[in-house]
Amino acid sequence: MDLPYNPNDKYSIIEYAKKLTGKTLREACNENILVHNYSGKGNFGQILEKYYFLYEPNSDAEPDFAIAGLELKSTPLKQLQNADYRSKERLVLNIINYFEVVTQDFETSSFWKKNANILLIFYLHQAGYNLLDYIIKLVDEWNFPNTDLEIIKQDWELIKKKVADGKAHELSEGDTYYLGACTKGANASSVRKQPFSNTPAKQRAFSLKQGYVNHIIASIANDNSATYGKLIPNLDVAKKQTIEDIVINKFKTYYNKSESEILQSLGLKLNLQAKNYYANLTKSILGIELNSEIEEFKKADIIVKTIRLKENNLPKEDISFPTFKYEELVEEDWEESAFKEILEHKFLFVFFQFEGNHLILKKVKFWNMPFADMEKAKEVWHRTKEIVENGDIVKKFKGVTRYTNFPSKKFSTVSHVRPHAQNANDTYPLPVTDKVTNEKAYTKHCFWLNNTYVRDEIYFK
DNA sequence: GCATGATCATGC
DNA sequence: GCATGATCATGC
Repeated sequence: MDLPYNPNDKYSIIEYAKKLTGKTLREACNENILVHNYSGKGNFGQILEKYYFLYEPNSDAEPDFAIAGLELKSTPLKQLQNADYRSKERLVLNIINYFEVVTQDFETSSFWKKNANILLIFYLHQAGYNLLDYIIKLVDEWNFPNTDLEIIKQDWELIKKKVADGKAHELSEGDTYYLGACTKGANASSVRKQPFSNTPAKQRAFSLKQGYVNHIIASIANDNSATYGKLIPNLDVAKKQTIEDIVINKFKTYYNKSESEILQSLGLKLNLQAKNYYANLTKSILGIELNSEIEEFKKADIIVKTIRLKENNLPKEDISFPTFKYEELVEEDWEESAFKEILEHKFLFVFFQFEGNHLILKKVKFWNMPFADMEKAKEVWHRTKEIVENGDIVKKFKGVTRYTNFPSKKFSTVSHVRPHAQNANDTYPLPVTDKVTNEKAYTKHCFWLNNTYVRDEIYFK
C-alpha cells in the first residue's frame, strides 16, 4: 500500500506528523474514521495510527516505526487559566515485563529499544468534546538529554532492583525521579506474576513523570517564560552524584545552624512574612536564584515540605493536603484517587527544630510513602468515602453535634481527616444529605498526615 | 500537652 | 475568590 510518507525515514515521518499541528483527527483523517470502533482510554492513539499513519495498532516490542527507530506517542494537554499548556498526566510508555527486566541491562533493555526516540503528538483535552475534535497543538520528536538520561537510567535500575528483590508488588511512582513505574490496567485487579516472589504484582508501565512531560512541552514549544536553575550541571556530575546526594550535601553545611545564621552565611535578606520564605531559603541553600525554579525538582514532581519540630521532636502541626470535594470523592476508586496521587510523589522534608524562639536546621530527607503505610492511608480514604456515601458525617455526642465520624488520629497512625476551610460556612456540597443535620453541604475537609507519623516514620528513620 | 475543630494570611 | 500553608482555640 502506498503511504503518504516513508515509514523507513525518520524525517519523512516527522514531516508528515507535523502536518497534524492545528488540526483535529476528524479534519486530518479520511472519512473512514467515522466508523472507528475504538473505545476507552488510549483510543486517540489507536485512531491516529490506523487512520492517519495508516498502519494497524499493535503491541510489538519494537518501536512503532521500527526501521526509523521512532516510537509514536500521543498524549493530552490541559490549558491553565493563563492559557499556558501543561501535561494532563504522566506519559505512559511500555509495560514492565517483570521476568524480562531483571535479565536486562539498560542500554539493551526493551525500555530503551522502544523509547530512545519518541515522536510526540500533544492534543488539547477538552471536557465534553468528542476525541475526534481535540485539537493537536504540538508535534515533535524527543531525545533525552544525556544528564536526564543518566537519572532515567538510575530510575530504571532501581525499578529493576525492586523486582529482583521480589518486591514488584511494592513498586511506587514515588520510588524514582523522572522515570516512574505507574499502574496500568483497567483496575487494581490487573495483576501479574513476578519472578522472585509469589505475591502477584499490579501491572505497571514505565512512564515519564508529569513534571518531566511539562519540561518536554516547554522545550518543544520553545517556551522560555520560566527560568530554571540546575542542581546537576553536566553529565560528569550526574554520573558521580544523585539528586539526593547533591541536595543533602548542600544542606549538610548548615545542619545545626539557626535560620538567622544560615541567612547570614548566605548573605541573604529574606522577608520572613513572605509565603515563599521557606521555598526561597531552600533555593538559596541549593544555590538556585530566587526567581528561578529548581529544574530537577520540577521534572521529578518533588513536593517540598518544611517541618518545624517542637523541642520534644513532635512536629508543631500535622501536614495538610488540598481539600477534597465530597461529590468527587465518592466517585473515585482508591487507585485513581487524588489522595493516592499525592502520596505517590517523591517528597523532600526539611526539618527545623525550635530551641527557644530559634529554629535550628536539623536535617533534610527525601522520602516516599512505603507500601505498608500506603495500605494504611487507603483504609483512611475508604472509611472517609464510606462516611460521605452514607450521609454519616456528623456525630451526635452528649446531644451536641460538634463531632464528625471522619477518621481521627486514633483511627490510623498515618493519616486523619480534619477541616481545612475559611470557616465553618466554607463548604462543599454533599452527594448524600447528612442524616443528623439534614444539610446538603459540609465544611471543607482534607486528609492530613499525622505529626506523630512524620516524627516516627520520616524524621527518625 | 495533645486531639480536634476552626480559622487566618498570602498570593495567584 | 480560592488554594495553600500556617496557625489558633478549646476541652479533655
